[in-house]
Amino acid sequence: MKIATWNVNSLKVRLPHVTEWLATNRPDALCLQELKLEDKAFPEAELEAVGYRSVFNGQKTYNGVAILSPHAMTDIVRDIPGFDDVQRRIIAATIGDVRIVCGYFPNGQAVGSEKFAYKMRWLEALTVWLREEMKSHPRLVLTGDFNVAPQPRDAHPDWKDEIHVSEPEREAFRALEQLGLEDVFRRFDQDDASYSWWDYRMGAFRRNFGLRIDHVLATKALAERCSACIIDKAPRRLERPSDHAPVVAQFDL
DNA sequence: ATGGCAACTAGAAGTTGA
Repeated sequence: MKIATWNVNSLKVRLPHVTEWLATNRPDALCLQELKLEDKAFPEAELEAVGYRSVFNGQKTYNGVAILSPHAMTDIVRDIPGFDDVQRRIIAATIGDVRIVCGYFPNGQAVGSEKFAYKMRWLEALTVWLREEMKSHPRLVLTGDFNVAPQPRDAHPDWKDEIHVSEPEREAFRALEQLGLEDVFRRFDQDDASYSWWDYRMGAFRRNFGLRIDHVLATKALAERCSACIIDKAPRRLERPSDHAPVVAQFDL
């Protein structure tokens, strides 16, 4: 089972990239973030045309998440249960016996800001919910744009901002790991300076000035069956790219 | 030190992202 995540930074703009990528890579699930469109504008038919069904949780202008799959998806959950939030950042679905949770984690803007406080509250609520969710789903994947670079090697050494690399954010990431979720990217040898996001400015992609903030975490039962995890930089080289690259994990079930 | 790019809404310039 191939599971991928991609922050597309506007599904409207990136739809040609997404359909092309699906046709080439044929994942069993593609989790999308930052749709930036309302549900009524979701391009269901265009994705159907390349063989993918969609479940989505969108909003105007900001946020918005979706899961695309050629398979049936059941038990759809939108938003973190019990967490009052107008921002559409979570969608979950079950494919076979694998529970997939797709998240667009808050950015946080700056350590100490109002938005940072929201980010930390959101992370706590997610962790509380997943602890329960994992009890009924031994095979669970948490994937998406975490907006956290979990370790020093996941950020370019010259990244000077605190946001995405601060200790509270990294502690929250570790709390997810302590639930029993593993960052499967690190099961394998990877290039030094492996990143999944590069700023549009300053020729950041060309200079590989980036962050690894898009992740695939899996429960032990799944992680031990993971046979590959890569960052696919090809779409970042296209005309009008998303600033994020897809991350792809293969599970041999 | 600053802003730099892109997408959004709006219909100009301001906000947000990471």
